[in-house]
Amino acid sequence: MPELPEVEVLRRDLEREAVGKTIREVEVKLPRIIRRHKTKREFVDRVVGAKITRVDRRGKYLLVSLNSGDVLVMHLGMSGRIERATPRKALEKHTHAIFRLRSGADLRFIDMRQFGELFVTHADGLEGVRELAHIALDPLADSFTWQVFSDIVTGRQAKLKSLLMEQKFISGIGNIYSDEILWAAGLRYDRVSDTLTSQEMRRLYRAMQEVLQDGIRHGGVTLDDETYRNLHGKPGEFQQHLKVYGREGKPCRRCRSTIVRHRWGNRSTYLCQQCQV
DNA sequence: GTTTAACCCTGCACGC
DNA sequence: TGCGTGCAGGGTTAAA
Repeated sequence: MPELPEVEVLRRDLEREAVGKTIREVEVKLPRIIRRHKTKREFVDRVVGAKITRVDRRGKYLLVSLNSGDVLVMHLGMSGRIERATPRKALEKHTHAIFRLRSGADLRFIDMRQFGELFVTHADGLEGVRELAHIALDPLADSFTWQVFSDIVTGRQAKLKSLLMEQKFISGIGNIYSDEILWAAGLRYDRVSDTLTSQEMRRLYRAMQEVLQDGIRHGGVTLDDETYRNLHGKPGEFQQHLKVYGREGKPCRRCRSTIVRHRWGNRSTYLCQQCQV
């Protein structure tokens, strides 16, 4: 499931491959994927003929700016990905939208579970989009300082995992990375935020930055049952470096005790009960 | 204010 | 073999 690092890897790929290119034609094969628009035409007409000027990321959203003043917003949901392909290449199953570039290449939006979506909005209206407006600072942004982090953590009485995953607090962290960050910080998912010592808070802040950067460096996580790939179809490698996520029954890489899985909310949470306190 | 559960969806694992 | 069921999860929303 694409979280900040996976989306960031894709953003960098798109920046290299798509900026400066003009969209010649768009084919929407599954209208559900543009469910925010009333008709296919409304979506297609705003995109066709536009040149891609830049690619940004806000949380898990990709923002593809067009020279028309519009922004093509992409969210990958749980199983979405974007692939660059030659038009001759056969369409993969679950290909829901195809952007044909004037340069000859295709950008294909593929999403098995259909939780992802695409929509176009004017750049000025971006803040009016509910899902984007509430997204907090990016944890890797320079402005996301230790002080900002500490203020939010101490100002709340929430369990750490839900804080980390709350997009209006920190953007871009999902189930996998929150478990990895908490393990790296040596903290349990159900610790209440305002009980942290300043030393623990520093560890959490540092762990968050390091784990996310590591994830990007290794091209993100591609699990066996998942479909995440970079723009060129290459899987990530960070799954080989995961310390707790998906490692139920295996020894903790720090203290050798057994990693356990807890059911928390609707999600699986993995932790080492020995070294996370 | 915070937590929980349901919802959207498909593929897969499992039990009968 | 084939069917039904449960699970996985991001983000939103409603209810507790």
